[in-house]
Amino acid sequence: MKRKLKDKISICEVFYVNKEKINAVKKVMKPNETIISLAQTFKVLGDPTRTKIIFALSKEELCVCDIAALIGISQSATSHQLRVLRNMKLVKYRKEGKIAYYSLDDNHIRNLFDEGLRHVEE
Amino acid sequence: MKRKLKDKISICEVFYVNKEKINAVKKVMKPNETIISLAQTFKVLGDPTRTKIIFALSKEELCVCDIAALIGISQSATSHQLRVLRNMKLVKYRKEGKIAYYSLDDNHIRNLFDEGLRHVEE
DNA sequence: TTATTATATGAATATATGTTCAAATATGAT
DNA sequence: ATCATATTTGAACATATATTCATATAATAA
Repeated sequence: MKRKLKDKISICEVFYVNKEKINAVKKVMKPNETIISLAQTFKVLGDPTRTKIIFALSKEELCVCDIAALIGISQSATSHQLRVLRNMKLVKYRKEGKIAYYSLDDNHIRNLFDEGLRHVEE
Repeated sequence: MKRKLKDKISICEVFYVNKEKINAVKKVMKPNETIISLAQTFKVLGDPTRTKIIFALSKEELCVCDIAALIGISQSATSHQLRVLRNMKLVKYRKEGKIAYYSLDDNHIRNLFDEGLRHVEE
């Protein structure tokens, strides 16, 4: 063993934990709330139905029924998912009579989405 | 009613579906497999534990036990999540004796991650 | 060989989540 | 007022998923 024992500590009952590396990363680790928010944002984009909705809204402002017809799910399911997206501030809507027109609330989302597409489409 | 009835059709038993808009979006809609892959990628990033792992690995190559110690979860849970990330080709590893050193497999992920952070941190 | 260590894996459990169904609002037309 | 339509909402159900625990590999040391 070449390394000094000081560099290794025992947590989780396993040796060979490199303390320096861990501290280096800990120093730049984002605060927990940031991580939670980030994970939530990704999670919301991580359902095919919502992914389709976001994609559609990135092209056109659409009403609930248009979205439902477009992606082929019930109007109720659409509304439920739109609420999730609304709560995360990813979409907004304006009302015109009975009809609610939804659109993207944030341009970051478009970028995030495009970056994701680039990853998937290579 | 000013618009011609032709533009409105009845799907899901609701009127006021705008056929033109739907067709316009349908034309540019990504194929289902693309949507599924995209959603899967986002979903994998959408769990706080995995988010932390990805963040850590974006800074340092780390072994399983380092990761576990760093984010404060069990080695088993870490290993399970690393498998998820491995399956999605988001991380790779090299073995040095008993130790498995993990790192990011793909730079797109770093960009995706940074774009997400920008959205969250404003 | 046996012992130790780092990681992986399978089963079980508890929790989260997406859809459906039914019913409730909300708005406009008759 | 009543009727029709667009959307929302709550409850129920079924499925997915993250963690834990116990055990199994894999690699090295003694």
